[in-house]
Amino acid sequence: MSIDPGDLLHWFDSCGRDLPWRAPGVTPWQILVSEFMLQQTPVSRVLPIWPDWVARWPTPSATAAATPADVLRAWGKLGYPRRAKRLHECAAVIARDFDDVVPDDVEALQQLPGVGSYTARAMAAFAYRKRVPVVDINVRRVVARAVHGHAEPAAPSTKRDHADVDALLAVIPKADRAARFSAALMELGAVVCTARAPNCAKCPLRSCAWRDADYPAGSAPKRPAQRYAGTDRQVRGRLLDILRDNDFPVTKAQLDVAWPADAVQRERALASLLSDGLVEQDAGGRFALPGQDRNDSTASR
DNA sequence: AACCCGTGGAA
DNA sequence: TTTCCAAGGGT
Repeated sequence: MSIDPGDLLHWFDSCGRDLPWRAPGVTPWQILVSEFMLQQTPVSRVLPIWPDWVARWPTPSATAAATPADVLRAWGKLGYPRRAKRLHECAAVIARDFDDVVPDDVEALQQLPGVGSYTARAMAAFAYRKRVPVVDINVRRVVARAVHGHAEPAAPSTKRDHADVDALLAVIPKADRAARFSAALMELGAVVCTARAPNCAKCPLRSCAWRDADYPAGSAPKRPAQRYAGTDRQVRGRLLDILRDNDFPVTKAQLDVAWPADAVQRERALASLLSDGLVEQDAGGRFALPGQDRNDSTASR
C-alpha cells in the first residue's frame, strides 16, 4: 500500500495551515528556530513566541550575541529550557563555523547542538527543498496506518522508518515537490490522522491500509506514562521560574521557597540546572541565569 | 534500550 | 481528577 502524492499535495495546497514559519521570505535560520521550539511542543504554544523571537534575533550571529539569560527569558515557559540553551549554542556554532549561514547538508546539520535526525532532515527539506525523509511522530503514525494498516507505529527504527518514507518520495519526479510532500505528510498527521481521534472523513487519501482493514485497534501495551507532578522536572521548572523573574542574582533562601517540602530533591534539581548550564552561581554564592548582570545598584551593601 | 528533560490544553 | 499528547534530543 502506498500514498498517492497527488492526493496529499492537492489537499496540502488547499487545507494546509498558514503557519508563519512557512511564509515566503522566512530564512533557514528562522525556520530552524521554529523547529527547535516545536520539539515536543504544540504549534499553538509556539505561535505567540516565534514572531517576536525572530524579529529580535533574525540571524545566528544576532542570537549568539545575546546572553543565555536573555534567551532563557525569551523562551519563557515554552518548556524544556535545555532546548533554548542548545539553540543559543547552535547559533554560535553557525556564526563561527558556517559564516552565519545554516548548512544545507543533513550530516553537517546533525552535528549542530540540539539538532538530531528529525530536525536535520526537516531543515534539508523545508528550508532547502531537498528530497530527504523527514520522520517525526506524525509521519510515523500516518505511515503506520496508510501503508502498514496498523493503528499505531511500531517502536522507532531509523532505518526502517527512513526506508518507508524513501519509498514514498521515490515516485515523485522533482526534489522540491518531494520536499513539499514531506511537509504535507506531517501536516496530515497533525490535523487529520491524529493520535486520539483521527478525522477519516476529512482524509484526502484514496488508499489507506488501515481503512481497508476496517481500522483495527492498536494492541500496544504501553509502559505507564511519565508523571510530572512531584518530579525533578517540576522542581527545576519552579527554580527557573524564580530566576527568570529576577533581573539580579538571588540568594539560596529565595530559591528554597520554590520547593520547601523536600530539600534533598530541591538540591538535586538545582545541581542539575547548574550542571546543564541553565543556572550559574556568583562569587557571593548567589544564583542567576547565565550571563546576566550581577550588580544590583538598588541593593544595600 | 530506557530514561530524563517542561508545560499546558483536551478528553 | 487523571491521563494523554504535542514538528525530539542527549545520554
